[in-house]
Amino acid sequence: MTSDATTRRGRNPRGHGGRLRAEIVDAAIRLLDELGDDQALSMRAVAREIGSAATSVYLHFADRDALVLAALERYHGDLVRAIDDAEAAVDDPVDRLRARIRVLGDWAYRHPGMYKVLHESTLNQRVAMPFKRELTERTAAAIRRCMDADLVPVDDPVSVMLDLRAAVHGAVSMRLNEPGQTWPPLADQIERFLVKLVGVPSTFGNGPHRVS
Amino acid sequence: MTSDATTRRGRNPRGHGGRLRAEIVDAAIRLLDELGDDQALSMRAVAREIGSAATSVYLHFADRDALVLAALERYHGDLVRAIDDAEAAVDDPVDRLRARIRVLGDWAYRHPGMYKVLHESTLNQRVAMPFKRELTERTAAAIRRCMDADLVPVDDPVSVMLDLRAAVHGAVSMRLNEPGQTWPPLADQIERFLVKLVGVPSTFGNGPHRVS
DNA sequence: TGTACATCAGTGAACGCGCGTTCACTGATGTAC
DNA sequence: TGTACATCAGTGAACGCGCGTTCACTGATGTAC
Repeated sequence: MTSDATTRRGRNPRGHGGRLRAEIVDAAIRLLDELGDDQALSMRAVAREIGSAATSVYLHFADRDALVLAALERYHGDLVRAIDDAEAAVDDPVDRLRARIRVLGDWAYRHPGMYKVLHESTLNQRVAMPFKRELTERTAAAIRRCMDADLVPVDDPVSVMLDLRAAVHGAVSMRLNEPGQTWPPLADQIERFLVKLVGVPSTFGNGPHRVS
Repeated sequence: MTSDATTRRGRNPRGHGGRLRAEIVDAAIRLLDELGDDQALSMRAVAREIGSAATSVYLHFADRDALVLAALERYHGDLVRAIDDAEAAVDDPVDRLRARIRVLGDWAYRHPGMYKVLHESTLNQRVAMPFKRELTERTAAAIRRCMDADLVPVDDPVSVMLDLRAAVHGAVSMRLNEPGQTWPPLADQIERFLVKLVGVPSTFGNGPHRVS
């Protein structure tokens, strides 16, 4: 449905069985992104998507949860890399923090289903996803650098990160879950959060407080 | 499993067929609260829960979506009433706003599955839930009253409401979805949001800005 | 007062479906001797 | 160089299950005459 499942697959050469694994994960990500719900993904649908036998999926993943987890881990890794790249493209610590948050919002909009599965699926309650911490830790570090450079009021970076993360996640989540509503631009809302929750200097010139 | 489904149900007296309907909605709410996912609810499980034939559910609801929608509407109505009651118990406009937000957080914690279904289920993308607006409108009104009383900087109440709602929803959503993580107290986070996003005077005496 | 009929509240059996998962298998390619 | 065997990559049929939904039905109670 989503891809060219018509092409018959040949067997991969010896020593390259992993290629099928990568294809399975790709297909799972595509399907999950459409479904927005890990429970709605079926092993058979994944196999259909890549034109293989359903049993082949079990060559690489013990069960459905294992497949979904692998898909989430890859998606998260890609996201972290995209955010790091965006951050690396600018110099000022505040700009770097802003770039991080913006790319996070952009990605969520581009992959709404995967964002939902990553953060809102009931799989979160069944299995731990330690890889997720990478993102929050780096965001806390970005906030800390702003504080170290006296560009932002000094506070506990983790606490500020949690507030910012909650606000941004909420703004994104509401938009993804109720796309029928009319929402103000996400970028503006993010900017307000940066100003009000982190204390970033307002670009509109009326920031609530400036560092001592 | 959750309730006394052992008791055999007799037929309701003539003119009271609606009693079964209410029981069905109750059961759906209980199950949805455990599942946290509308797609995981089955008509047969609901019937089992109340000890009736699966077909009886169709006497009152055309299909599963209709049942879930009815459950959400009742849950939302109860929530709105609880919030309004809490608000009515205090006088100061800021206290009233704070009471609203706190009760919202408490409810979400007490009914995590239903909160998730209401705000994060893919049903949101299939059908509109106009009843949801009641809550946001009343919160915007509560914010407006704070502004009118000069207790909070004057701004667009709807915009401030959307920021506050996003932040609080995000804080709640993260906690519900990753209950394994350790989170700082929600009440503290809500208080920070009220101070920083709405401009409520800080109870810790270092609010970022006071009204002119 | 009796009785035929309508209505209400609900049931049981059955339909066809897609699913997760297991099992025994195929057939190409490499390796030991 | 030939050949028996191991390994790798993958398949097809089948299992049993729970599901949404439909259908024809039951049996108590009210109502028209």
